[in-house]
Amino acid sequence: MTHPSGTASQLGIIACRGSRTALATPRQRRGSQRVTMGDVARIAGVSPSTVSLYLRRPDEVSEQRGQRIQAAVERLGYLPNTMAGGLASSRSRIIGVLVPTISNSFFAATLDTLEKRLREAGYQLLIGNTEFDEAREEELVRSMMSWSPAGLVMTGFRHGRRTVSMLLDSDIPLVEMWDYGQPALDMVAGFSHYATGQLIARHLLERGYRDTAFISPSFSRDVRAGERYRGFQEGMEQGGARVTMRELGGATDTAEAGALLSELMAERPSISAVFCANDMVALGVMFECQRRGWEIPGRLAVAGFGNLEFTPNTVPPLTTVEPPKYEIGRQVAELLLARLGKSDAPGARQVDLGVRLITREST
Amino acid sequence: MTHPSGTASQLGIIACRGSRTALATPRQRRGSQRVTMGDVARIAGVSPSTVSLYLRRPDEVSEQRGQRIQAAVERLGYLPNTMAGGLASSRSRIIGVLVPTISNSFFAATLDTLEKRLREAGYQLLIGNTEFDEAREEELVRSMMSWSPAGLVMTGFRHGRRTVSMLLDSDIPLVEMWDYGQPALDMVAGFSHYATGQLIARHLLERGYRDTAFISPSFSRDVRAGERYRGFQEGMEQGGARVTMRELGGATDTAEAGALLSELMAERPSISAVFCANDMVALGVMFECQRRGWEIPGRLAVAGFGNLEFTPNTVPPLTTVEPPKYEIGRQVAELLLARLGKSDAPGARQVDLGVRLITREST
DNA sequence: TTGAAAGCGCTAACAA
DNA sequence: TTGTTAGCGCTTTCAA
Repeated sequence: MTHPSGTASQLGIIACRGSRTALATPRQRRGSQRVTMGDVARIAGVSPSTVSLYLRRPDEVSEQRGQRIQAAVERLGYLPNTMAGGLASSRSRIIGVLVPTISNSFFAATLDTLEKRLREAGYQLLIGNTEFDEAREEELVRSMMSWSPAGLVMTGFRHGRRTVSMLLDSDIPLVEMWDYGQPALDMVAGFSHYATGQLIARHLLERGYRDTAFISPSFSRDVRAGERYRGFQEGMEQGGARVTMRELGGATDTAEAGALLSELMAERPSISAVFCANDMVALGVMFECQRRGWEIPGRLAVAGFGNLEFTPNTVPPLTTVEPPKYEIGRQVAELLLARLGKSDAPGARQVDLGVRLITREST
Repeated sequence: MTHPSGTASQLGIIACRGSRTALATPRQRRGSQRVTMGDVARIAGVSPSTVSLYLRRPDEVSEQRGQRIQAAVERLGYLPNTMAGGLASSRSRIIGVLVPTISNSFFAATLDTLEKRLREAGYQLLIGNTEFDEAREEELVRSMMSWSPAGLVMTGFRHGRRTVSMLLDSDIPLVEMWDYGQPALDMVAGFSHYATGQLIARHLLERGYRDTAFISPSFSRDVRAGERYRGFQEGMEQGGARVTMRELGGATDTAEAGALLSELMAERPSISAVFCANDMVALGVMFECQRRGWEIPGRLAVAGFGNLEFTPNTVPPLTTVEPPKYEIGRQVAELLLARLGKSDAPGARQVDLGVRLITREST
């Protein structure tokens, strides 16, 4: 579980309220039978199929009847039954989206713009957490497919064998996001984490750092951090430099990063730069430096990944890589809508959104 | 738009990749007609309704036929059509959830546990961003209701008039979350932001601070921050102390907070403590103090709200209030499931989850 | 442009 | 325990 309360090294805790009350229900059930299209038709004096047509393509219905239908809809507060419509037409306006965890700020940002763009186009998001678990992913794909979704969005390229075959068997448009450069099932919107690692390597080499470290959450939880490491490590090695790697154990990146840094520097004091797998880890490293009075970048240079909200304001401002977290959402929506709009759309489109290196004073 | 690129005061930017390739589609459409329950029945040599029964209540079907059905399901890769099922039974296993923005880390955390608990119980989440906009909220409620959801979850108590009447007209179980203490439509799981403000007021008064400030994102975007301010303000006033309030303009809390603090302290140097509407603002304030060489809490005490991942590790560790962000998700799920499970469940339940004051060295 | 009729794939009485 | 029979509320031919 990700609940942080256990980790807080609080000096004092005061509980405030915490009551449970069962009140009389303030909601009065204004008993309501569901209003159907037939009811609207009766009130408007037309046939149900005319109502259906009006609702879907208003301009194919005469203006006079259209107005009568509109009035009836409003008077009755008619809400179409989407499931009936979906069943009859055998398609739905649902897009299923799978992320490892919604609460990861990167994915949350992507979901934000994705939801926005797709809602504007009349689609709705069915969201599931895979929790980095292939079995859960398979189960989720299965239950999303049972909705006959208009499209599916998944994170990364790693899926179970059975999941892949379900995906291939259907012809539901699929976008794999947040990664790029490996064999994909259909469409892709993301960027190369390997190239990101290389980008930072090049930067640190240019600035003359030769003895470096990489601190990261566990690769088993964050596959993409592992890819960044690969890129970084190979890049540094090619430049004749050295990388010491350390994985964090727990869930809270910032807290543990400080401790790990101390350990690492005690073992190998010659390290002069650290690339952190994300900005939260970098923040923990910077706090540790502050506590020890180590100058950044004088004693130790620090670089991160994410360009989180606070990174331009750390002391000193943090060098980092900005991933296209919002653009990914937009691009996924674009790909999906293009495919859904016209069947003559080009086949699988794979979009590399790239990243930006933001050089600040910490390196 | 929330895209941060404009704000980054980067010294240098290097774009890395950014290509668009239209590859030949690697997915081969293994043309697939949808397998129906009738197909399964035929293969298993039973009637469709027996298959239906088996899928819903396996123990009411004889073991022999059960196995034949199971085998047929697996052989055909049968996936039930949820829309047909939902239409026939006139209920769905969908829960609609409305949050202001998914990318807010508090709501994202809640969504995380909410999704987890509800998925375990066989429900799926349809998620929508209201973007603090009543019209959008109404539109979303409308489209969620058209799915005949099993339940609805909304953030806070503020809804448009028409939204409220739609909600009251339906008898869909509803939970309003992340707030407590105001008139609710049905069930509630949250905590009092007013009480939270008072809690911090009491704490600062105890420590002897009398001239204080409150720095916050705009109340129009964050209604609940406004409630915390009310509680804080009234609490301090009753203790004979003073509060100067400042609202931030932009979207990035950390960045602007530093500038605002400088301004504020220039105007009124006697201020000795700041309560920040959230930990991100507090972080910005702490960075500013670090830059100016102001000691915390000697020159200025700082308190936050959120107990975000990094707050135990700031220098010095930050006093803050921990909201039950994960518990809210769990509790919302509990309320919904209790109501959905048995119709004899008690009426509207309103649960105050409370908060914890975590006293650290910054005050 | 409008309406009648036939399903979409399942669930839920009910009868066997 | 199993099968038969009607729908659920829409969309979609097809004819008028």
